[in-house]
Amino acid sequence: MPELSDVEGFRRHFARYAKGHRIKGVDVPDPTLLRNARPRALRSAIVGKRFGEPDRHGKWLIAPAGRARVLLHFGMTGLLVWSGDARERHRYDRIVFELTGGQLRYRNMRRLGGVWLARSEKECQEVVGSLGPDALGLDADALAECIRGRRGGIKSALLDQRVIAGLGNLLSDEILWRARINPRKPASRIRSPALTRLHSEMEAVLQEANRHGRVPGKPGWLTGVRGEGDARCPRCRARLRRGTVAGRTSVWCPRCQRG
DNA sequence: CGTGTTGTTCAGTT
DNA sequence: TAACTGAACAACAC
Repeated sequence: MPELSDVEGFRRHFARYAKGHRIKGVDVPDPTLLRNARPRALRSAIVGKRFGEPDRHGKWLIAPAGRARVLLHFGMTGLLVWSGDARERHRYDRIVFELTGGQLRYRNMRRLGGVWLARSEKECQEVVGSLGPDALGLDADALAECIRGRRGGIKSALLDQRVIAGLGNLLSDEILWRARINPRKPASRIRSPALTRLHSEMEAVLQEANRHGRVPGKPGWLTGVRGEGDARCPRCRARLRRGTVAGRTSVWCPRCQRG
């Protein structure tokens, strides 16, 4: 599930429920998901501190606690759940932050992703420093700069977190479909008119998805039909195509996305 | 019992 | 070197 808009939803959830609360303890039912520290080290770094205003970069959620930061990545199946009381733990609750007023639970079925501890800005950069600029708010010139000199297709550039941070498989397909750009089109051959469309549709898709706090599957969107067997283009009704692009299952319209 | 899956990383290749 | 591809990771649903 988690792409930029999903993580933005988690960020708002965090800001609403966990921010400002004191950390009383951390329960770590699955220590392997705590990727760069032992539970004891995490506790000694953050217990007694209050969570501050959370930040997001790409698909990473960054939660300050005192001078340390907790970095969360959600893989394919992660999510953040607030529980006002200490009710029974869910099977996939991997790391549970016990706060004044409730529990914040990092839940993740497939155990891709995880939680990292950064005790300083430097340690934070060691984890998220290789990311490109966040896709949200990227201006047209910056986008052009990001994809300049790429040798492969545009979709592979959009998915590469070192190029642009935050877009996943669904958002990338959605943006390319709306901009009428074929996912296999070489990134280096995208110029003025298509580049302008790419930028404005990226902005529009991200704004709308962020309002929902997730990637919406709604009418008029590719996401609304991409799960169907013989889906048709919501715009022109042509039969959608499905294939592997940049190593991922991609859906596009052979009529709308010729160029 | 295969196949597919919203993400990242690593080894190997171009 | 830069950047691409495919396998691996993991745990399910269908």
